[in-house]
Amino acid sequence: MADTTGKTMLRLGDFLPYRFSVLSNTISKQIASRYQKDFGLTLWQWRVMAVIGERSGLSASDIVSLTAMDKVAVSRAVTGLIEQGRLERVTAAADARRSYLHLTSAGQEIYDKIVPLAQAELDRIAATLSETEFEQLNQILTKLAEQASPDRPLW
Amino acid sequence: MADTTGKTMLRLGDFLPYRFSVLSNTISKQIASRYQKDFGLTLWQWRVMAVIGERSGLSASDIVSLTAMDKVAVSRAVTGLIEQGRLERVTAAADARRSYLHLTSAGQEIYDKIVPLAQAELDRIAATLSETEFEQLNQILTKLAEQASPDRPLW
DNA sequence: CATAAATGGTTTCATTTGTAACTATTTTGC
DNA sequence: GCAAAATAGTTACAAATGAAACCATTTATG
Repeated sequence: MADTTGKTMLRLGDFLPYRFSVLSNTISKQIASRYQKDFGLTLWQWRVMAVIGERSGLSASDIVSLTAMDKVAVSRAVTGLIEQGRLERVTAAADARRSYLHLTSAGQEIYDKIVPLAQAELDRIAATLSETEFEQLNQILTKLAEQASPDRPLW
Repeated sequence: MADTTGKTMLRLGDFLPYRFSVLSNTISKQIASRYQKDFGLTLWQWRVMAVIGERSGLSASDIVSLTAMDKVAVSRAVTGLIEQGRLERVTAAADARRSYLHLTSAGQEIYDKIVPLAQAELDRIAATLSETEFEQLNQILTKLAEQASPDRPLW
């Protein structure tokens, strides 16, 4: 408590939410520009692919509830991926509103290329930190995410 | 190492950069919507105010080099703040391109209101974590920010 | 000291994003 | 079994953002 003046003061550069945001955006932009450059994918398209690659046959609204994307973003990403021939859509027999999404073989190929890259990103982060720091970070993110979820409007 | 199949796989929901990004955006949006609602400020406008409130008389390009904002964002934020009567601009005597920015008294008033709010946000985050976790998080962010800076294109 | 390069900042335009309204279909409640 | 509400997903439009071009002024160079 160095401030004995009582003057209202704030060092933006030391302010955790600010630093958090800057760092996160820096990382996201770097990842995004790589996926764009190497595969012609936006970050949202990649996230959709990542979800479907992990579990084929989910619907767009499943993706919405599984990720932090909103339905418009998912819809647009899906449309783009289908145009690119990386995703296909099968209308559900039981419910004509819904459709099941699958990677095409072209999509699967790209997915198989990106997963190791993503893993390498993670390794690079892990390499910057000690092993315990890496674990701590994961734990801390979990704790914070519980508090900050958009459901709980208080924050 | 549970995956003995060798199959390429990735759990997006466990993937640290993804979690990081989601959390950061959640927090930023909540803060931004509050500043918008209570003060009519965008997040960038607030950041400009925060910098000038901390050190009056800096120029727009000083802000650019001090923060992660680009010059267009700063220019727009400054314009908005001046329109709102919260910031004033004094052309530098020595260099007509440059101008020095100061909070008006209206601006100072708002600044004095927001600083405690920002402090309270920080406290809420701190309260979610143990004291050591909070310190760990700050340390980890520092380490990561060194690696991830936009200058170092590798990441 | 005249011209080229650099700097501070703004404007323009294309792209992205968010919100709300909308269509189509299915489910619910009576 | 039918109207009202809910759900899946898309479309339309406004606002935010980013990149590049652009002024104005100052600094560097020959």
